[in-house]
Amino acid sequence: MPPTPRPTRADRTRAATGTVAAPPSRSRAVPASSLSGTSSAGTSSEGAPAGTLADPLTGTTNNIDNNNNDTAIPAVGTQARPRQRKPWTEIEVEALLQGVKKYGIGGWVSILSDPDLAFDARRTSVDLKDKWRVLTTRRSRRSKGPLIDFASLPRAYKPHGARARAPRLPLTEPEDAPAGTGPTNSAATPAASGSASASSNGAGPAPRAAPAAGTTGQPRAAAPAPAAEPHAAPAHTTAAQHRGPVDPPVPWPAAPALPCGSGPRSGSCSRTHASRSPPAIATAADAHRTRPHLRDGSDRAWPYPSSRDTWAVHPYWPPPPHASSAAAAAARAARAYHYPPPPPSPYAAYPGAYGIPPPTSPHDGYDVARPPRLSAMRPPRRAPDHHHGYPGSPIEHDLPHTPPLYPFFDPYAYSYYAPPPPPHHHGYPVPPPPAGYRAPAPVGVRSPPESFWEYPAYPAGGPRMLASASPTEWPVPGWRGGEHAHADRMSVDGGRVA
DNA sequence: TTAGGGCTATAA
DNA sequence: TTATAGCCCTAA
Repeated sequence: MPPTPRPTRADRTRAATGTVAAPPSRSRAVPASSLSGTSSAGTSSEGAPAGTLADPLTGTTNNIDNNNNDTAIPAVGTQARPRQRKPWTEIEVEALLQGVKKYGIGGWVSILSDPDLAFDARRTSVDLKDKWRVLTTRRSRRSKGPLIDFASLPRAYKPHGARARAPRLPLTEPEDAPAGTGPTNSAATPAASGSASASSNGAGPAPRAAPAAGTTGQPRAAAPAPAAEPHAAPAHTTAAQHRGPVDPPVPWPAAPALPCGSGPRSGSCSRTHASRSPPAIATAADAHRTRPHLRDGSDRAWPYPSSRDTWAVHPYWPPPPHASSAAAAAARAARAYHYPPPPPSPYAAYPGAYGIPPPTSPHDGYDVARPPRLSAMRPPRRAPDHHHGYPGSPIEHDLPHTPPLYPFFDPYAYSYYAPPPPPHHHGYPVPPPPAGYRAPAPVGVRSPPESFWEYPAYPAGGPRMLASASPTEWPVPGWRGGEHAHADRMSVDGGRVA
């Protein structure tokens, strides 16, 4: 005896509605009669005449825009009725991406209520969530779009979220942000909320305004915003609506310590940080420095490189000293203690690895006497990158075009902004004594040196760096390749190594 | 209101 | 036949 089959959804619907069985084919092809103006979103109580269960409907393979194929069927019942499957259009997907950029992951109601974002009238916040899940977690062979880098996008800020299954990252400016900071201020006052009861204008009770006729395939016209007091918060709004846009969005994790391809796990660039609790990133400057990296360099990861990332790939690093201090620097260099050149950092090895010619001189070609201005280091702006109709980096379009103070080469060929270098002198941090050096026995009581200049001198002759030493094995952590990365090796006392 | 598991129509 | 996208359901 075969096991009792699990009741299908059609069975459940049948039991709930008491209607006759739907035809086997397209049994769920029932026009979603909720449309613009019936039930609240997400309740799946879109009523439809009982007789419409057998509505054959069309093929529904038209994924261009089906806004018009569902003629308004009056809702007469309250039976649970499955909606017609409505493929997501690229316009809707892009609107979803823009919404996530604006409100963060999880702000589905806010995204849906944003009049600037075009969604089908039948979309609910759950639909947005589901689609986002598809975009970020499921990879379809048929999918035309890339898999979105989930970790690179911000979380919605919900100070009183009903539930937080995933860690939420407090964004830069919560709901008390000024109204003018967002990309679009109109989002601060959603024209309609997710529930029909909250709709107070006479446009219609639908969560979203119905698409204008004849605009097939085009984003719906923005809902008419109130002319007066565009920034005034509505009297009856939800917390999500008060949330407003977030500017700028802040990525989740900090960049890893080592780039892909280097380190013990060379070759694998596993991204484990996506599952970790994100660090508290609060400022736009941090966003600059915590640019996520591409997973494997393919087109399946987001964000794609944007235009302003390319400015980081410039030959001028570290920043040139002030010309006025050149003389003083020369004087200091004359009496400076010459340390061996710092070992090249993993980052320094990447210019060649990514097809960028490695620097050929210690100064990378920049003229100390005439240092370029920082603005000259930036390449001109260009249009954002697009891929398969999707916008470029979903988080970088709105970032300010202000370069960070310390441009640093990106190990991932895109932007990774290192924090400001530690205090140093002539590019050298205060290093540990070279191997083999034995500090002189303390004489009497002496405080430890507080500055570089107070360190005791090496013995006569000093330890010398072996010419055969591999730079990668020089145990000087934390040194980054800079203008001295390719300098001639110098002994600790300034003499050249034979 | 959201997150996540589950179901199923549908395309490959 | 299989894998996926869209939708449903439910807990929190």
